[in-house]
Amino acid sequence: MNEKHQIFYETSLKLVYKKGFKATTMRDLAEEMGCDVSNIYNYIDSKQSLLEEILFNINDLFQEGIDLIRCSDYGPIDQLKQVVRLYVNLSIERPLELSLLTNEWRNLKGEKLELFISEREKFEHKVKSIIREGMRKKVLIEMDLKLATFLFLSALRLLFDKYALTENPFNKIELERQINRYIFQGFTNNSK
Amino acid sequence: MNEKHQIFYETSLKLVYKKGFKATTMRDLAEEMGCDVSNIYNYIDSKQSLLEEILFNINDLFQEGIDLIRCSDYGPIDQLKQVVRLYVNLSIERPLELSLLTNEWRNLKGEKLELFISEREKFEHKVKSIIREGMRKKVLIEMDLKLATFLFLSALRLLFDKYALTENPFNKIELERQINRYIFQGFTNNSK
DNA sequence: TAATTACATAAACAAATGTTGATGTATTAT
DNA sequence: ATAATACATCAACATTTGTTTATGTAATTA
Repeated sequence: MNEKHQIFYETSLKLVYKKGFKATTMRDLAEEMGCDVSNIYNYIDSKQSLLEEILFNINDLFQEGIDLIRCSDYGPIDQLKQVVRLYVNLSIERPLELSLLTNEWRNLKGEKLELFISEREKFEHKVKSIIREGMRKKVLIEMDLKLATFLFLSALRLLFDKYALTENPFNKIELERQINRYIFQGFTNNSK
Repeated sequence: MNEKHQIFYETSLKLVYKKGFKATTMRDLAEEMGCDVSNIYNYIDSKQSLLEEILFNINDLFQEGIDLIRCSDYGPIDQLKQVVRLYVNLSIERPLELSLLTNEWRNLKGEKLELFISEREKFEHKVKSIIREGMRKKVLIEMDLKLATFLFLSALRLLFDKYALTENPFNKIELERQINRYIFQGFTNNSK
């Protein structure tokens, strides 16, 4: 991969995060790069391909992550905790890509859009199968599987927004601990 | 408010939800309305004002809801359960507006954007104050207040997406019950 | 009856948009 | 030395965009 391509990738990441994909023009990107508009087309094929590259890159990281977790020997709860860790790690390491993953995928077009949706469903299905196993083994409460998966992922999906892109008061370990505490024990204080 | 204005409001709601605000052109809206482009300007001032109207409308409903809850006599946990109910109700009654509230606010401009952000912070601050009170009274577990507020709201924010805009298997009561179970007790099965 | 209001159409515009073509230079690989 | 590669510039393009102006009709209100 070219050097300039990489620089462009990171620059456009920041700008698209800040302004949104649709609102980011090629001329905006050119200005940010300090080059001519047409110059950009030496690095990428089109504006669409830029979005595709970003989105499928970060998607790959999630897919690899979840696959590794699923073929491990951990039980369902520990596997879910690994998923939490996956999100925490990526939220801290790749907050911008993560933001675009949740906010800008709808700007994909045609078969790329279809592909993305199927990838996302694939991921959610994998998480769902862990939760299903947890319910089967009675280590998780019985509830609607779809809702459970949704609630679990909801707690993680916007993490980047609140805790990687703003000043956060705690380290990764403590963040992870408190999220796990919430997901598995809930808010209620049962100690007294 | 004019009759046509109302029709236009609902039509554009659907289209903006489907395509996104930036991607929805005035010509798209005109076609959907079965009228000329310029005709639209008999109903609204500008494309921006359309977005502003939608967003601040639904925002008002949330603000009124949370204010009502906060001046009630309920304890912190019951107040939070009322907030859950508020989200469930609005997710079912106004799923489109809710979707735009979370997905399209960044397309606001200038002082309207600033106003919106301050309104959202106001709302989150109100929720946070309920949670703070819950922690003070020891009915909620002690954890980072900001994170707790974030986790609580995350469970609710995208409800419309999964449970109002898709076929859902249960009624409002059961949906609410399961969400509350998760938020306050967590996923872990402690019964055995 | 007169005036205001709601709604419609057609034509046009100025700005912004993604993209291309022609051309050139400097560096690297063969 | 030659060819390929990476990178740059300038001008231009065809569309698409939100919006306006001018004009007209039908219904409601004063």
